[in-house]
Order: sequence, then C-alpha cells, then structure tokens
Amino acid sequence: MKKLQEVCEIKSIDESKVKAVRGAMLSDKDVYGLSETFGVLADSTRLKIIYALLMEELCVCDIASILGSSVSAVSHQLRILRNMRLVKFRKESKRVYYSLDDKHISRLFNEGLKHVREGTLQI
Amino acid sequence: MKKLQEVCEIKSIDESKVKAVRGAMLSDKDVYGLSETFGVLADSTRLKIIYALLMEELCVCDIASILGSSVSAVSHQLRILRNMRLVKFRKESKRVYYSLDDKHISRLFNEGLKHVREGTLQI
DNA sequence: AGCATACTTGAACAACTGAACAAATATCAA
DNA sequence: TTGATATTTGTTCAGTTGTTCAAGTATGCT
Repeated sequence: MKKLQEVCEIKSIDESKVKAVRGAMLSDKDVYGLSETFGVLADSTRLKIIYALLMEELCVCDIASILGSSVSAVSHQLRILRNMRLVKFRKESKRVYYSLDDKHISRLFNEGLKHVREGTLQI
Repeated sequence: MKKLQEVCEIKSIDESKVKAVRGAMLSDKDVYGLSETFGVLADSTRLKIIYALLMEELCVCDIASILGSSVSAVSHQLRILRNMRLVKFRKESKRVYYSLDDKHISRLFNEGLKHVREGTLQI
C-alpha cells in the first residue's frame, strides 16, 4: 500500500493521453538502435575521427597524429566504429587506411553541428 | 627512445595530409557541444521521453506511466533534458507539464530514426 | 633471421552514468 | 493543521566507458 506512487497508477493520470502515447511508443529495436547510434557520436575522440575521415582517407598513425592521442586509443575507437559499420578500411602493406562507410552518419553529424553552432543549446 | 610510436612522430606520417586535416579540425567547443548533444540522445529512457513529448505535452506522472518506470527516474532524466534546454515546462497547480523546447532535437531524432530504420547500421 | 614499423588486442583502472531508495518540497483539500 | 498528491533532489551502488600500459600479430627491410 505504501509504494503506490512508485508505479504511479493513480487515477490522476490522463488515461486517454497515456494510452495513445504508449500505443504509439517506439519499438525496443528502434530505441536500441537510436541509443547505439547516438552513443557512438557521443564521444569526442570518435567525433574527431569521424570529422577527420569526412575530409580524407587516413591511416591509424595519421589519425593519432591529428588528434594528438596514442595509436592504441585511436585503434580502440576505430574498432568500435568498425563494429558499427561506420568506417571501412583497406590494408596497404603495413598501413591500414580508414574511411567513412556510412553516409547517414555524416548527415547526423552535420545536423548536430548545425544545432550546436546555432547556439540553441548553450552550454 | 622506447615510446616513440606512442606519440607517433615518425616520418612515415603523411605530413601534408595531417597538417591540412589538423588545421581544419573542429574547435573544442564544437566537439564538446556535439558530444553533449549526442550524449543526451544516447539513453533509452530519454529517447522515449523525447518521443512521447514529440506527440503531446505530458506531466511527469503520465510520462512515468507511459514508460513504465518510476517517477523519480523520469524526474532525474527530465532534469538533464531541462539543463540542456531540450524540454520546457509549465506548472499547473500540483502538476508540471513538460514539452519539447528544441526543434533541432526533433530533426536529429528523426534523422537518427530514419538511419536506424533504413538498416544501414545493423546491430 | 633480426629488427623496426604499423597496428591490434587484452587487462587494469579511474571516471562517468543511470537506477533505486529515501527524504524533501510544494500544492491542494478536508 | 494534517494528510494526500505530484514532483524534485541527494546518496549510494552497480554497470559501463575510455584510456593507458603491455604484449601480441603482421609486414617490410637489411
């Protein structure tokens, strides 16, 4: 009897609204995909890598040099981007050249950048 | 002498490429803003809240009922969205009604959803 | 073969994040 | 004022994330 409000099953809820919205709620799959996608874009190292690859195909060493971070750190992040199929790579002898493999991501990236630069969201 | 490759300052780097990309690199402010923005969108609870508010203005209790989570958890997430100026609210006696306060976020959200549903990025 | 370069990977560790719980605040109603 | 509703807030805690370090693979050079 005590934890009623926890589940918030009190009559004060607007049942019709709630039912309508709940019925139209995103599928778990969509929610999962969205959070994965945005999650990949929520890290500064990966953002910089994506931005760099937006301009040019680059090898791991070049990327590390551009970002000023260790090759290992870059490689770890590249693996994540690879797993998400956001980057592709080709091997050329010792080198591994990476490039973007997803046009949607650049759209999302640029939408985000526009948003940030318009300053609607001040930090 | 041993950790040279850590900083990757070896001659094998394509200096011209690196300089060009590094010169055009995003500002720290942009990177920070982008990762904050995408970070907010990278959580399933917040995504569901945003999606719900995309449809209707809702009070905390309604949102909790729609998501099937506790009022407290919803309130915590709403605070994050409020701090980022993504939602606005109005008080009506005891109730607090929330609605979206950023048109960019809905654009980003829908771009993300399109991306996920097109399935280019399989998980 | 031996060595250096280029990159990857696993483990460890600190920092961050979200959920749960308890307690606080605010408003209304009797 | 007492009690109920509606929401917020602080704390704790487990799980996740990114980086570093060390060790590993792979290729090319002499």
